Amino acid sequence: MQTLSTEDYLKAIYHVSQSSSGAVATTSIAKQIGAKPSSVTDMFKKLSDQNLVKYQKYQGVSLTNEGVKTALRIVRKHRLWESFLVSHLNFNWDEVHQVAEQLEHIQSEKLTNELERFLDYPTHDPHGDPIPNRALFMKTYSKILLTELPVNKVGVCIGVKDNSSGFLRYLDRRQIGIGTTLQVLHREDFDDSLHIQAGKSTLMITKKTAENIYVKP
Amino acid sequence: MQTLSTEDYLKAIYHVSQSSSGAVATTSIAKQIGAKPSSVTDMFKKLSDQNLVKYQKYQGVSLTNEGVKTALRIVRKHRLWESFLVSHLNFNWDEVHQVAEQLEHIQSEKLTNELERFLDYPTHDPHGDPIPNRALFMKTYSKILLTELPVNKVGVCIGVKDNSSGFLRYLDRRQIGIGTTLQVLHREDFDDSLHIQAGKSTLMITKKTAENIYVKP
DNA sequence: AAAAATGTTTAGATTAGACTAAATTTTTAA
DNA sequence: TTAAAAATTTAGTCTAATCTAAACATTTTT
Repeated sequence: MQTLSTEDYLKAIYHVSQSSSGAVATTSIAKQIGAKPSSVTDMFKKLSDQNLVKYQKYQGVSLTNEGVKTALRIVRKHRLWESFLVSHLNFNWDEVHQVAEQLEHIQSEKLTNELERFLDYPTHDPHGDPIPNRALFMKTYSKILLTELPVNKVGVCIGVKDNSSGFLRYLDRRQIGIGTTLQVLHREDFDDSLHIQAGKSTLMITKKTAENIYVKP
Repeated sequence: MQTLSTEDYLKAIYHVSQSSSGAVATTSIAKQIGAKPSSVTDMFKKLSDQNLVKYQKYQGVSLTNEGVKTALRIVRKHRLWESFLVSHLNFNWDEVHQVAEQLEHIQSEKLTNELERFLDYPTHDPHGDPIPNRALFMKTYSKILLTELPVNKVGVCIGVKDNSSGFLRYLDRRQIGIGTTLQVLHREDFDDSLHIQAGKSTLMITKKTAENIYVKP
């Protein structure tokens, strides 16, 4: 059984290891968690003692099988709770993260599984991220960034890379969300901005925006 | 903003002060929390520094107005979550406590209020205890113990005094729950056992059982 | 009203988790 | 390939929450 803090570290290690290859560095976790590198080193040792990570001095950590499982159990809870908050409690997709960060630590298998049933076994959360099922398996379908979508091809928005409130609220204002049909009408060579069709409206977005939106072609 | 532990203490002090008059003794909280009296003394000092309790050495504590409010906010969350677990997640009334003990610490006003709305503003939890509303006000209607119900008078079960799993499961087996109509058919002088009508069936219960069931005449 | 029992507090130790400052190792750049 | 920069670890400190053992206060009993 884990403490709040070890769970946070495992989740952070999991996320960082997903978005980069090789061992996970001390500083990257320090940034993610908001702690000093020295604190991270301490925790790496503790996690290593529990066989949740493999740790070599100065070389960073990688999750063991047990570590991955523990991380996925937390990710599962986090994403189920986010789904619940949006679908039944009138939360917006930019408001759920903070609360789900707390709810993900609740320990009760029955609660998690019943919540999943209540939500009718959702496969993705409100940001388009896949939800691990009871066996901790999740379908990650192939997705590309909007910047990589060929001009005039149609795609569907299935997620975002940047999950910050600011970005999510910006997308809301532009009426772009999960499931919105997107089509690149024209790519401006000068500044890489895009003219796109989003649902029924036409609008212009910057390169920076486009490279934070995932689409399924 | 409180820590997990201070919240637990405030809730314990609230509950003990409800079921007895005068200041709350160190040992009673130690028992409730499952800590040593010396730890309780330490915490009393901390809570006193925060003006959540009035504390006098050797004389126990009593909650300040601010302390009562904080305690009621936790009670509110606890009972709302218990209601949710029973009404939507297939929990039995004897299974909810443990999980609600964790959920009651989640900090989000919006979450609490939306949960209340989702449940359609319940006034009582699955054990018959009143749920404080947004203004922390709750209706505590007059209730008596089943032992005090006059023979042949009809009452409705509205709660229990003993909330242990054992007792709740026993009542389930006897098909007694919140809302069950109860009537004392005969009181046995010899051992104070009661012959009662519970819903559609007749059964015999001991004095000990009867004095843990609340009824509204 | 004194003695005994019970309840409460103090003093000092422990653990998890975090920190700062200094030392060490690895990586990068000249 | 050495010097400088960056990353990482170590050593020592701090705080919250707990504990044990001993001291002290209150209550109960004789």
